[in-house]
Amino acid sequence: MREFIEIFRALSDETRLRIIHLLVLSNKALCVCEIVDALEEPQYNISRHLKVLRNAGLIEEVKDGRWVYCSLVKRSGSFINHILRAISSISNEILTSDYRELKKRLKMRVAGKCVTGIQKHIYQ
Amino acid sequence: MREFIEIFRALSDETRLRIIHLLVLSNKALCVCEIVDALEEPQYNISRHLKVLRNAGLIEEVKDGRWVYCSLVKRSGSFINHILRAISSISNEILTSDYRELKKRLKMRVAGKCVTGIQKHIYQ
DNA sequence: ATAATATATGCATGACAATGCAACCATGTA
DNA sequence: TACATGGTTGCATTGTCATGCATATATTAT
Repeated sequence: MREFIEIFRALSDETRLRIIHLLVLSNKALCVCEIVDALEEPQYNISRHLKVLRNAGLIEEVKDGRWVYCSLVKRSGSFINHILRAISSISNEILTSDYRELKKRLKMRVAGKCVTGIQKHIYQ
Repeated sequence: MREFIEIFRALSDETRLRIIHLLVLSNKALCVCEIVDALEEPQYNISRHLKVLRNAGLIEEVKDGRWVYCSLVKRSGSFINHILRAISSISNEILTSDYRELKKRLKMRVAGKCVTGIQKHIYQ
């Protein structure tokens, strides 16, 4: 049962819910610095929250040079699928704004890849 | 967003997840003492966890004399519905056993109503 | 090799939450 | 009225978690 509790616990935090929501809506792997710029939270904070989400089995990370890309786990069971559907049904101002910021940031990609670090240097 | 976070937080506790699971599977209003007997947890603990679930907007309670019946909220939005579907998809030994105990306990009802308090007096 | 950059982490701190115990409130009954 | 019973709550304790700061690791560029 621990496995399910860990998932609920991971999602019971605003920053982590915002991260997962970005991953659900964008439906692609996101670079850590892109998440930092979208959420405008300190880099070390995002990094730690990503670790919690990974330990809960919600996301997986792939390293590409200096960059780390995060995405929702593939082949998740029906439990996680229902949870993700629940999250995508949320209508909320902050979440909408996050996604808007992300889309701006994604325009900086070159050949589908992130080529720069954090742009909002306050959060570096 | 607080509303959704509160729901995830409420469910990130084993006892509360067990309670909600009982309500989902039994699909009926349960008396506090029936939940205590099914879960074999101290009564004051169940009482407090029910309060958390109520504050999160997951359950509602109806008083009937000395007895208090808890049930899932009616007319919940699509977020909660997805969450409940996720919970009902969980396959777990403890949850299965809880439900088995509950069914035993429900046989003590008279005319569909709980007519006795806690039977497992260790948890009173 | 050295510097720059993307990301991760150790430590200290403050906030909060789960639990046990005891006492309490509320309702029904003798 | 007194008592029994179903349920709630205040208090103290203990543990966990999110955060900030500083620093560390890892990879690329000069």
